[in-house]
Order: sequence, then structure tokens, then C-alpha cells
Amino acid sequence: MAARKPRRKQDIEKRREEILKAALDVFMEKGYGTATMPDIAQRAGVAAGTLYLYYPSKRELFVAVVKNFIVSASLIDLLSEMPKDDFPTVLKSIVKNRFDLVKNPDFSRVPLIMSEVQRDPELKKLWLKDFLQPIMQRIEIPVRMMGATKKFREYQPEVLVRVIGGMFMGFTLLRIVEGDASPLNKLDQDKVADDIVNFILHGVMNEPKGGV
Amino acid sequence: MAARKPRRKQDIEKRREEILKAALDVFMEKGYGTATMPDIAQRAGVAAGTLYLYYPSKRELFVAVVKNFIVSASLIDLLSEMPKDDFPTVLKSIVKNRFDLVKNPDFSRVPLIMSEVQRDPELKKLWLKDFLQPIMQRIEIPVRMMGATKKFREYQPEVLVRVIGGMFMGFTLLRIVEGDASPLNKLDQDKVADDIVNFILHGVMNEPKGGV
Amino acid sequence: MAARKPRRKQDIEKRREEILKAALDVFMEKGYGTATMPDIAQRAGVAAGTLYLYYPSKRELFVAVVKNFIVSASLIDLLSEMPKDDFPTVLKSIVKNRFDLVKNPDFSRVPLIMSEVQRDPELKKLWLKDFLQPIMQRIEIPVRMMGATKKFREYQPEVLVRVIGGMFMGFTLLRIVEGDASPLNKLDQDKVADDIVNFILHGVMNEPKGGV
Amino acid sequence: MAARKPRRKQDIEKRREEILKAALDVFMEKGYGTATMPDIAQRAGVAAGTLYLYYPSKRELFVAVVKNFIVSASLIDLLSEMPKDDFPTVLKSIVKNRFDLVKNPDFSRVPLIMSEVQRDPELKKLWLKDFLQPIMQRIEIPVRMMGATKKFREYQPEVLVRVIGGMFMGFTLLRIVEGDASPLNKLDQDKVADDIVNFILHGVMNEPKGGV
DNA sequence: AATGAATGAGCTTTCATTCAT
DNA sequence: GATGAATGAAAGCTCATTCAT
Repeated sequence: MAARKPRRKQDIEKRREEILKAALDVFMEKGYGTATMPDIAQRAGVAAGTLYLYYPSKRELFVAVVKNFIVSASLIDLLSEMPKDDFPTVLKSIVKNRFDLVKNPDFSRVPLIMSEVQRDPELKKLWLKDFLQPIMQRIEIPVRMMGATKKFREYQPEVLVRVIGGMFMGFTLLRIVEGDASPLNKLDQDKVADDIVNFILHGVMNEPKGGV
Repeated sequence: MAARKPRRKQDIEKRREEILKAALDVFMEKGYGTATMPDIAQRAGVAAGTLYLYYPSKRELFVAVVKNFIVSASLIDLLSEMPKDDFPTVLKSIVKNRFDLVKNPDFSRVPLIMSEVQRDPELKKLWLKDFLQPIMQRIEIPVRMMGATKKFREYQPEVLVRVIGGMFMGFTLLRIVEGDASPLNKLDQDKVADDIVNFILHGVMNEPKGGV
Repeated sequence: MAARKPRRKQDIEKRREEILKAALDVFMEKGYGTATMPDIAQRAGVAAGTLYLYYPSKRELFVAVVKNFIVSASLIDLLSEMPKDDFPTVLKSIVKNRFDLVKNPDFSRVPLIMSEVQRDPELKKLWLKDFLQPIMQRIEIPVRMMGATKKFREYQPEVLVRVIGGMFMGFTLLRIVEGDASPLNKLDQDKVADDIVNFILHGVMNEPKGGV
Repeated sequence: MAARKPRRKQDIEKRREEILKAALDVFMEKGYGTATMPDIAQRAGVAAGTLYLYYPSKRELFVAVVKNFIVSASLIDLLSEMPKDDFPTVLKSIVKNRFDLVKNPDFSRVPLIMSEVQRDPELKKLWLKDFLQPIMQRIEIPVRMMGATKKFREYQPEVLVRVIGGMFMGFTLLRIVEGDASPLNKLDQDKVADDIVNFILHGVMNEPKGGV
């Protein structure tokens, strides 16, 4: 009812972030069209009118949310410190230690936000350029390095990047959608990771001793 | 004040379908919350009020759209005639001949509709049970058969199903999102398919033991 | 669903009455603005469109209902056979035998319909002229006859008519509104009638022995 | 898009009342079903949306109107200061000085609002309990006192209360309905009051000299 | 800067009315 | 004559946005 928290300059940025976070939550939860500014205001703990001091419209707020999501989503970091070890070791490390993407609050939001993004040409372009392509590029580095070695089969890098990237994406999507109903929940997660790693390394075929 | 298109009894079912189709289009295009009944009516070529002769509310119309999508999506058919050939041959056939999912108007809608579905508990359950699980089960059949043969590596079937299924899903999702910007468009599609098939069969590693 | 009851000329009048009766019911139950043509059609057992074969609009149907109510309401009959007995006897007879107005389905509807009537100048005039005034006039006859006799006190007939008429009206209204909650329900109805008659005849004062 | 009349905190209650008053007027004038929120808004001098800041729905607004009417209707006050004089004097005073109920804007609304109230079980109960019964009880006090005196005839109090109360109610109703057409308008209002008082005191019969 | 009452466009929904069957 | 699908104006209501406080 009364004015809350008069702020120093620094605090204003903080409030901007609170609003952004609240907006992300609400947009994810309800979808762009169903989310309301009062919803968001309440979640952010401010009055509805206050939102307009920070963002000129619902649309702009949404755009800001998506942009912020793109830059802040920690997905890229997941792949950031690709160590210098040999590929199987690195892969195992990634899958075992960081492939808890389902629990990563950012990642699990991707499918919810993505469909809204697809509907806005500007956001769609942004999403592709600043989110998807960076991830692809990050994957492309080791993939290309692999291509230079006899140890690995020869694939067109553009394809391999998308096959492996898509695999992670789709696998995670499935876990999200299946949720508690997923039979994966009952398995030893270490063995799940082993299977994933082995599939990437060797595929489904048992190589006959002594060559194809 | 005026009546325009009264119909014969037989046409009523047809009109119901027209509305359903128009609604699918609009819901996909704008999202549930942003789509409006006048939008849908116009697309269906009827008056707004007419929608309510067929579906009691916007919500119910959406539910009907999703249910209809689930049963009519031809995705399952993509895998229907799993021939009795050996697995690599079958796989190649599927990927080459039917893996045009991106162009399948149903499939390319999945990511758009899915996020809305996730927000409705009833639809979420339905989606899982009547859409996703049937697809998974279809994939599971050959996967389990493979598991019984020495020719294939041993994986936990639940994992393998989701890894391969997710791969297709994620790969397709990427193509949709990348759209015209995808570098895959410039490649020979046959070779793309070959790479996918080979990746599934053999993974990335070149088997060292005495052979190519 | 299919055409019902094709009719001979005579039956058409019957259907007109069915519709009128259904409309009366629904208008009373819901009020003019809240009642709907589909409501009425369903109650009458006909299709909505059929109503318009008999009455050109909802308004006209309502007017017809009110007019029909006015002429058919049996209220006037309650006072019809005013016998030639002396007044107290006649009054007792009326109150005891016919003052079950509460249970008279027409009378108990009066207050519900009256307010709607008040809102339509044409109906208001009609109601006054064809309903209320005839009742008043019927009461006025014995009242004026009384005025000619020494046995009765001298009142201005216009006043007396309205006092007695209003008394019946208001008393009945109260019974309707109080419904089951009325303490009158627990009393001997014969004694209730006696009290009413005595009140009309003698008022509340006990005449001092030996005259005024 | 524009804001017109923001208010100081103190004015908010005032506005609530303005809306309530406008709503009463419109509901009376048109009936619940026919009255519209835009109607009411216009009458109150606010935008339609503003109504919903004060009352969550048309129904709730109507309920508030009725409740407010019940508590604010000054009918009870009409009977409030029952002086200690003897009954005939008191009665004369009431009828002559305060029986201008027709011109009492509250009372003349009773019949219009009552029928709508009858259709809502909750309001019906409220109306009975908080409006009608208090009035009855107020009348019951002198009536019971009368019963204890030899000066008055013995009636069952429940009956007498309703006969007299109903008489006032019905008489007034008639005046409202007859409006300008009432012949009472041409009479000396003092003499009208005299007749009413005398009727209540002595009824229609001329008591024979020398007792009952 | 922050508030939240006010606005009114536009949404979902209803329903009086029409008319091809 | 009867039907009921179709219409579209208009209702109740929501909510993005504004602005006096």
C-alpha cells in the first residue's frame, strides 16, 4: 500500500533483475499470452505500474526476459572447460558430472520458452544466433578436432554436431516430459551415463573382432 | 441477424473438423493465450458464435485440438512397417526415406504445441500416455530384438530407446529452429542420412582392433 | 430432432397456448431479462425457431404472456358470486373458503410479474386498466352498498376499497414471502380467518360497553 | 489508455457508494437481467471496468445493492419512535405524519426489487430475516401491548401483525401501481388518513348502541 | 521512484433472431 | 409448420497501460 524500498542507484538494477526473474517465472508457467502484468508484478513484489518504469510494455518485458535468458543460461558453461584429455574421458566426465540438465532450472525451461520464441521473428533470429549457434559452435570444436584424428570415424562435422547436440537435447526433453513416469528414474544413473557415453563412442553394433 | 451457411446433417461433422483444423493452426501460430476465438472463427470461415455450437469453450476446443492431434499425428506410422531385414538396412531405409519429419506438418508442430500441453495436467498426462509412450514402445521393439543378438552391444533398453528417440527428436527440432539458416541444407541429403545411420551403428570411434 | 406433431388448425391454437404457458413459467422463474428463448422453447417442447412462428419477438411474447395472465387470472372469480346474504356472512365465506390465494398459482405469481410490468409503460397501463381496476370495482360494489346502510360506518369508498383490497394483497404477499417460515402456518387456519373477518368488521378497539 | 479520475483514499468509499447507488437505480429501472454493467457504469460516471474494482461481478454487485438496501431502507425508522400515548393517538400520528411511504424513495422501490430477491435463495433468506421480520417485530410490540388491555379486542398477535402490516404494504403498493390514475389523489389526504385510522380502530361495522 | 485506481479496448461467451432444409 | 445450425450484436469481464498522488 505504501511506497516500498526507495533505492540507491545500485538497488535499481537489483529491482530490474527481480522483475526480470519474476517475469521469466510467470511467462514460463503460464505462457506469454496467458501471463498477466499483475501476475508478474505480484511475483516481483511490486505494483503493476512499477513494471512500466523498467520496461515499456509486456512485449518488451518478454523480449528482455528472453534476451536475458539467452545470455545468462548456463548451458554454454556446461561445455566450457573442455579439458585436454582424450575424448572418451572428457565425454564421460561431461555426461556423468554435468548432464543433470533436467535439474538445471535453465535447461528445463528451454522447451517452454522456445515455442514462444519461435513465434516472434526477432526473437527467433536472436535465439538462433546468440543461443543455439554458440552452443553448436562449442560442440563443433572437439568434433572438428576429432575429425583430424585417425582415432575417429569421418563424419561431416555439421551433421555430427547436430546429431550429438540434438541427442542431448532430445534425451533431456524426454526426461522432462516423462517426469516422474520415466523408467530411467529407477536405473542406476551411473550406468545410464555409461550407456550414453558408449553409444556415442561405439554406436549399437558390436564390432566384430578383427574389423568390420 | 442473418444466417449464412446452414448445413446438411452430413456436413456437420465436416464443419467440426474444419473448426478443429483452423483452431490447430491458430493455436500453433499464436499460442493458446494469444489465440482468440474470433481468430479461429475467421480462419474456419464461420461466425464466432458458431464455434460454441461445436465446442463449449476455448479451453475445451484446445483440449479437443490436442487430443485430435495426438491420434491423428502420423508419427507412429513413420515407424510402422518395420521390415524384417537386418537392422542396418532397416535403419538406412527409415532415415533416408521417411526421415523428412521436418517437412511433416504434424511433427514440426510438436514443439509448438508441446509447451502448452505441459501446462495442463490433464493434457500432459494424455500426451505422455497416448503420444509419447506409443512412440517409445514402437522404437523399443527393434531395440529389444537387438539386445538379444551378439551382433549388438548390450545397452539398457530404456536408455537406448530414449537416446535414439531423443536423437531423432532433437535433431529434427534443431532443423526446425535453424530453418533456412541450417548449414545442413547445403549438404547432400543422402550423405547426411548416411552419417546419421553410421553414427547410430558405430558411434564416433574408429575401432582400433585390427581393422579400418 | 425430428419434426414433431404436425397439426390441424385446431391444434395450432393449442400449441400457441403451450408456448404461452411455458413462457409464463420461465418469465416468472427467471425474470424477463434473464429468461431466454431457448429456455422457453425447451419448456414448451418445441425448437427455438418455432417460437417465432407464433410470436414475432421475445418482447411480444412477454406482452402476450402478461395480457393472457391478466384475462385468465382467476382472481376476479374469487369475488364473482357475491351472494345476497348480509355482509359479515359473505365476508366470512370469502375469507374462509376462497382466501387460499397463496396457493392459487396465478395469484402467487402476481408479485413476480408485476415488477416487470411496471417497467413497460404499455403493460403498466394495461395492468391497471384490465387487471387492477376490475378487481377494485368488484370490491367497490359491496363497499358502496354498505355505505348506504346504517349498519356500516361511513368511509370514503375509494379509500375503503383500497384499504381492504390492499389488506388482502399485502397479507397474501407476506405469506408468499415468508413461505414456510411464517408462524401463521402453525395456527388453526379457521381461527386465522376468523381474526381477519373480525378485524375487518370491528377493528382493534373493544367498543366500550354501553356505546361510544 | 487514459486515466481520468484517480481519487484520494478517502474518496474511495464515496465512489463505492456512488456505484452502489447507480446500480440500485439501474437494477430497479430495468430489472436484474436487463440491466447492464455499462448502464450502471455510465450512471455512476465511471468506466465499465471500474465497477470490477469495487465488485467482482454483476451478481455480487446486485447482492451488495440488496444488502445495502435492506440496512439503509428507512422503513423501520418510520415506526421507531412509538410514543407512549394511547394507541389511537399514536396510530393517527403515524398514518398522518409518516405514511407518505409512496413518496419514500426506498419504499416505492420495494416491490420492484422484491421480485428479483425472491429468485435468489440467499437474498430471499436475507430479505426475510433482516428486512421483513424486523419490520414485523416492530409492529408486534404495540400489538402485543394492546392484547394485554381490555380496551382492545383479542386477536392472535401473529395474525394481527400481518393483517395490519400487510394492509399498509398493500395499500401503498396500490398507490404506487395506480400512480397518477388513483382517485385517492383527488381526496383530502387528511380525510384519507382518518378513514384508515378509523378502519383499523373500528372496522366497517357500526357498533350497535349499547355494546356488542 | 513507486503506487494502484482508473480506463477502455478487446476478449470469451450468450442469445435473439433468421432461414435453408 | 417445424427445425436447429448459423449469425453477430452485445453482454460480462480482463488486463495492458496511464497518471495523479
